[in-house]
Amino acid sequence: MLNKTEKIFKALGENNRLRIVNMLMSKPMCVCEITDIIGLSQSTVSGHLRILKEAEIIEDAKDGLWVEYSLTKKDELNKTLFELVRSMFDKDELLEKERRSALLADRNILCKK
Amino acid sequence: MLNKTEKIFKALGENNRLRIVNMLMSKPMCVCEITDIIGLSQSTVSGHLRILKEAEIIEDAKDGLWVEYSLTKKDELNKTLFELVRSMFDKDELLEKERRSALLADRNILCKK
DNA sequence: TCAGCATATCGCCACATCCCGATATACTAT
DNA sequence: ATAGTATATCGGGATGTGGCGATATGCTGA
Repeated sequence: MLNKTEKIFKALGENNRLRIVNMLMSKPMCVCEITDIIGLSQSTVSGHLRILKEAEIIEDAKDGLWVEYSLTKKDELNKTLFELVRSMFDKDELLEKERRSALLADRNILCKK
Repeated sequence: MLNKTEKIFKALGENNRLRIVNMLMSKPMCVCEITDIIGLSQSTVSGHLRILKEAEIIEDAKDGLWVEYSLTKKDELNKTLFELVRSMFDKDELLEKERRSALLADRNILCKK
């Protein structure tokens, strides 16, 4: 479908959303963890997540008060897409750093406030 | 690179540009052929081609007065990308029809005016 | 050199997108 | 129920994007 395809590429055609996808390659994350690493407001991050979710690039699951987002890996298309994106991300310093930060992020520390 | 990746996805995140890429899957085409099939103004089509070219998704070559655009298939990344896009396009009626129209397009008839 | 054609660029308008802070919602634990 | 916390949504401002017609550019053939 044309519109579905457009939605997917549009969702990926934005730097901060690409950064989010990149982080989620490390592990599923909740909004507060992503917000902490990416340095945008919580509402902005929430908006980006909504767009990625509507493109079925990511999916969410409840974990108590937290909402945990992860890459949608159900269909083959997405797997291929993620491999492609991952190869495009290779060797980028910022993205590599943020993948590492994502791995270390701990919602129990970050989100208690 | 983040910005290169963003540029590619941004270029593909627009319906009319996806339609152009789809047509170019049939064969290389000049601007007048694309304009005829897509039904947008010549200046608009030219603008879309510029964006796709800057993302290195397509490349151009002179053919007399005509400028012929084709998919850039030099690197592996693009090949994978086109296979993916092609699979997303499968079974879409409009796109299928436009691929057929593209095959039939003849610049010697269309562009003589 | 000049006319004519294909394409590119420009200026403008309407609308979309991204950002934020403020506020609403939804859930949890007391 | 109530307070508190994580996330979602809303309103608004700045910037970006896609559309067009008009015009510029660049090539070709007479």
